[in-house]
Amino acid sequence: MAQKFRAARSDEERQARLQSILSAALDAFAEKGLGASRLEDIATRAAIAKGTIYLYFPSKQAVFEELIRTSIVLPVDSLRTELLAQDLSAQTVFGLLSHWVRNEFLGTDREIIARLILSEVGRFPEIAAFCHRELVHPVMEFLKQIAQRACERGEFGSNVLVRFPQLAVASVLVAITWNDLFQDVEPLDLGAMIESHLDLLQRAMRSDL
Amino acid sequence: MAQKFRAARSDEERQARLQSILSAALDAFAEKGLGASRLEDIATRAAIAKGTIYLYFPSKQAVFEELIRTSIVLPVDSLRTELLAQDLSAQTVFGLLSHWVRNEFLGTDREIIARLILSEVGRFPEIAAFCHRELVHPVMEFLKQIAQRACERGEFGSNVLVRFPQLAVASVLVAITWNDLFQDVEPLDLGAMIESHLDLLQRAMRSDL
Amino acid sequence: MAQKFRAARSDEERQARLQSILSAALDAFAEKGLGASRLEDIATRAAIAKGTIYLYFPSKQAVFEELIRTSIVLPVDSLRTELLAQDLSAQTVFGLLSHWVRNEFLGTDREIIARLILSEVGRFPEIAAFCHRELVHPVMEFLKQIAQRACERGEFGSNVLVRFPQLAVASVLVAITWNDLFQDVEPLDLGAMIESHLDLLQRAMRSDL
Amino acid sequence: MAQKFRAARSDEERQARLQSILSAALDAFAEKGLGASRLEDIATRAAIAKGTIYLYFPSKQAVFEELIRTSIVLPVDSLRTELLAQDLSAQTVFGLLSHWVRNEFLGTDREIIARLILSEVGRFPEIAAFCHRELVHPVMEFLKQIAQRACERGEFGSNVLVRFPQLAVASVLVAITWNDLFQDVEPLDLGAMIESHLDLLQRAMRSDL
DNA sequence: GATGAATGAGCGTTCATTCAT
DNA sequence: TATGAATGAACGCTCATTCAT
Repeated sequence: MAQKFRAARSDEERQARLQSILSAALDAFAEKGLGASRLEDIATRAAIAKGTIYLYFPSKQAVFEELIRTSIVLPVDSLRTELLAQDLSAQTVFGLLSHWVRNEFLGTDREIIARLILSEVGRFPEIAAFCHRELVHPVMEFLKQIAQRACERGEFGSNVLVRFPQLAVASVLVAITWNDLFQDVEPLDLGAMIESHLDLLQRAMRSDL
Repeated sequence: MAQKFRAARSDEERQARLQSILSAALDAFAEKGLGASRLEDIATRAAIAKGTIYLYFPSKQAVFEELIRTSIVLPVDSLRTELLAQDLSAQTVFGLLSHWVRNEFLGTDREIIARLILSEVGRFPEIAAFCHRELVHPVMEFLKQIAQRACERGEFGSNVLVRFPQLAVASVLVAITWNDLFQDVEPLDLGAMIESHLDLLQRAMRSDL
Repeated sequence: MAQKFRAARSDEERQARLQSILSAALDAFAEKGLGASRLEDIATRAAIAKGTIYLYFPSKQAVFEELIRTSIVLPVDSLRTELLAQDLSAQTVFGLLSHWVRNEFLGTDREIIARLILSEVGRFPEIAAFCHRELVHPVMEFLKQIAQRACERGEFGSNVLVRFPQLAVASVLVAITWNDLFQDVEPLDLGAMIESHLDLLQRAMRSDL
Repeated sequence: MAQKFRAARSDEERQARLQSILSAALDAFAEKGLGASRLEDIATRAAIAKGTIYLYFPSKQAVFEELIRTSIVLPVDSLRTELLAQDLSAQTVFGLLSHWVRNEFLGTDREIIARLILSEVGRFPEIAAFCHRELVHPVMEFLKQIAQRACERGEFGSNVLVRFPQLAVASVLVAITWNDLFQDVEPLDLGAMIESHLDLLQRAMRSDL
């Protein structure tokens, strides 16, 4: 009985603690970047001991990986599934994407994580592979499908976005990078920039009709 | 005469060694990044002693800055000046830019350095400021001018690129990042992607006419 | 109980290790001086790792400061407080001081630390300020009081020692310095020298009566 | 001929250059201490190249040693010889010494060198031996002779200063040290202190008569 | 499971000294 | 003789990871 109860409590607690570590890590990474964040910072923010982190994650890197999964992969999966299910026009999808990026991405933890991926993952090929498999590839496939459908329906007059769905999110990359490097010295309305880019792309796709 | 000769050779040698340090540093940075490259790596690659680097550069950061200057800022300045002088159509300019990026940037040291700027400069605010002042701002101003002229001539029907010249190079950012993170697992024809993007942008600009 | 016991042992151990670091540092400083002692020397002598020192002290300088505090400031404070409380004659106080210097100072760790203060503190202004505030100024004020009382009682016929209490310890400085620089080549009975000096001063003070 | 002329010029020049190195070294040491002065500073101040110093001195330490010789040993020798030759009373000698210390020592390069001896020589036993042999021992012998003569003449009633001539200069040590460590935080009239100390000593010596 | 004390490899920079010219 | 470029050992401090309790 005692055992059982303990196990039960343990399980709940384990999840709670895992979340608190991830949340603390996000705070720390957001403030200082991956390399400059000390495990002790994370532990302190999570109100646990440094060694305890190693009971939940095998390394600092693994914490980052899990953060990517919970903060980006899962929500993006949800959004993608939701949008796919509805058979919407490319225009509508782009509008919803633009809205999501501006409201649920820019200025949130997700943007921070995305920035960390862009800047730190180059030296961790396994994490790069993970991001590709779980995030980038699915998103690109999704965008391809949207573009493909739009071509078939006559909504798009070009298949460029089928070949290079990356272009649909190019301005998001620019926004993330600008925010990190130059926002202080030359602030830009990044939301407007992204929206303008998506408009341009759509106008170009229609101009071939 | 002896003096003169000595001075001359000294100067040549100094330049040669300076170049060999820059080249060694580029190799090291390309392999491990800016933060993770040890001065000793650079020295070893250049076949000199660690302290010798400090006869040529005041700090590791300064080495990187010089690398940026000689590999990117100067050539980009040249290109920009050359293009500005000729009063070309936006279409021609974009074509030349696309050509330059595909032939003089992708796959060269310049791409590596650009990648380093994108990924590591976030933690070195002075270098970020330097890049903005010497590289990004001038390039954006140049692109604005090109777009502005095109608007005035009736070549462009929208001033979006005047407001957000960043969009003109968004696909280059995508290419740099893709090359670093995902080219191994999913190779893309990045040159074609960039060219397609510039085509799309121009088609969109003309569609407003 | 277990908690309590653990805490108690932990505390003991912490104190023991702290002492062993201080002791190792004293050995190292005595042998090579403050600036020339490497943290690694101290760690090796204390049979711990270099990083461990930083669990007990924030810097090498802080180790030295703590050495000064525990070895000199505290015992000198005690002596001073004790002597002040008893309203003794200047003659008695000088006798007790002379005794303390010869038995509790010369030839002990305290002398070594005093020598370090004299020779190395010039390049560490914060430590100099600390020594003045915690050690030198209080001692000078104490000596002033003793001399002042002696004047008021008619024991001293001059107030020179009220103006320059430093003179009362001048011979101790000489002793410390001689011990460090010349004791090998020309040994002196430094205790006798100090005692003689104090006798001379007292005789001079009385000669004005 | 050319050889001879060169040799002649060389000799003069050699002396001049040697002096300019010593002078530059003094400036540097005065400003930063022995350890913190870079050979390059000294070379720059002397308007020569770093390596040239090694044509005149085998090491930085040797420069310091020579500085001691020319700045302190020689002038002190002169003073000593001069005073000895005149068969003066102890009172007169002490008066002249006090005058010399206050006017030719405190606040001059000599004080700086003396401070360097006190603080840095502890770790250079050969320099310590040199200082003892060439400076301290002769001065102590001189003071002994003065005190001995005074005893024999009935000027002094005690032979303490014969046994411990060091006491005669104890206040100078105090002054040098105070100047270096505490003059900023608690300025003292060090000249007056030294004069007071010599007065006290003489009064004490006479009180035994 | 949780702790946190201990570890020790890692690194940018300085500078006395050497030596080829 | 004079130069000054080159050397390379030296050092305080950090922090991811381990492990005894």
